[in-house]
Amino acid sequence: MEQIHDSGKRCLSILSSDENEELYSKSNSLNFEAGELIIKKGTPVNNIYFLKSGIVELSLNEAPHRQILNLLFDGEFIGINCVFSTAQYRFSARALTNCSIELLDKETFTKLLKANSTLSMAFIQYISWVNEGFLNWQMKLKEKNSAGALAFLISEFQKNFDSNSFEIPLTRQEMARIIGFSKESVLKNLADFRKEGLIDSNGKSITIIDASRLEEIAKYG
Amino acid sequence: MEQIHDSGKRCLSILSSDENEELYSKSNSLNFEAGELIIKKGTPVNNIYFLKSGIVELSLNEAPHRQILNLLFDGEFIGINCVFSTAQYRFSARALTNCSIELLDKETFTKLLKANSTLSMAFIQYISWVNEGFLNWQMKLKEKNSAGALAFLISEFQKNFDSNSFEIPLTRQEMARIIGFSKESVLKNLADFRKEGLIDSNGKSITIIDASRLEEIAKYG
DNA sequence: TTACGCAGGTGTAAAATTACACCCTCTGAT
DNA sequence: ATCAGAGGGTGTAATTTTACACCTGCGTAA
Repeated sequence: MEQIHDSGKRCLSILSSDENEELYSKSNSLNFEAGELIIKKGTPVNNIYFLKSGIVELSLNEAPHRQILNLLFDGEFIGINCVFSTAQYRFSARALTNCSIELLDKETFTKLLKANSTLSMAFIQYISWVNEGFLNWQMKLKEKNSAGALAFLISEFQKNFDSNSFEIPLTRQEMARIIGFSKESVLKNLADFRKEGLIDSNGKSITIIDASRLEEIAKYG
Repeated sequence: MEQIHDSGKRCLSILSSDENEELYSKSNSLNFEAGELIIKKGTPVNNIYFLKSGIVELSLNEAPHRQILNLLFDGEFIGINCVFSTAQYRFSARALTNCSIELLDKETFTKLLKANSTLSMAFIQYISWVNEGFLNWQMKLKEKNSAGALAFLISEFQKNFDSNSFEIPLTRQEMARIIGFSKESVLKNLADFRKEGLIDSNGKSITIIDASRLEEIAKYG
């Protein structure tokens, strides 16, 4: 009951082998290349997208001033709030890196949810957890200035890479749209971070040099 | 399946009379006065708060620079994301007006969720819908300037009052914390709205004079 | 090869927002 | 009756952020 979710994977791991077979017999594996559109806003919700690997961006509009809602990493369901609350997806999902996705059949998954109360409870826990996390992420971004928000974004990426050197698969413009500041603010803050020896960056590659000072800026200011 | 929720009330209306009796035999009715703390951050999650009447504010911290997450109106569950994903509430809830709350027993509600798949599906739909709505609200606020965000907030209140004259149970400071701008920005924009004949305001009372122009500002700028 | 577009990058001016200082009024406590 | 505190309100200065202008390098399509 009080179990903490680490991702949507746990929901699928609950299924018995029979249930698993039923679900997967009607599902498809899809691969998307970096930059490809996975879900277009307005698409009817007939399937459930499970992100097996890669990074996905959710945005309210496709172009040109799209506001980026959220980033999803592997093990998550994509746009799960829309699946059971609206007939159409209310945002677009785009692959930031190459992505491997399992396209589950919504009807079959719904049938399993109704039949298996362990699954439905795990699923309730999962969507509660994922939304709580999203809410926290948004609030943390909201209370920061541009430098703090950028440092926070970089720190969040570091957590998913487990190394001080990694590639952020976002343009400066996209980073700006995630943190809610202008492209120039992102560039100027990155330049400041470099000058102050907090990071080294070259295009999309980034190396964190002084993680503790970066964390400090991410916390506020 | 594709049914659109109007609030959390629908979940409770699904229960059979036996189930209803079981749930309510272990629940308590509570009344809070305007300003009272309903849930303190860190409180263990043993109950489910259902808001029968009134307006509630959720915030990350109590004092002094608390960031206000969201407003809840009657018919909603309070802090429902925390109930099934964490052991403690991760924010505080405060009554903005006098509130009437039904305090449901979490164990009993969980038992009913497991036993009644119609309820569990309705509940999944409900939390999806409420989170989707919250996400939309946040995104709309995020893309606006201070005037647009304030106009948007006022318009949202109007929807819940169904009249052009109503009371907003928030101080200017609280309005500022909801829309993410300073107290002075709120005051200056209110003064501008008055000067331009969009609204009339006196303390917490507000009368909307030119609803269409206010909506226009709320949409952007 | 050229030329175009895209992304990174930077300086400066303009605009928006915040911070500060201070005013008034009301209300509740001493 | 008076005093303190909270909330509404406004002007001005400081700060932050955006907008604009422009430069660079790189890849790629003609």
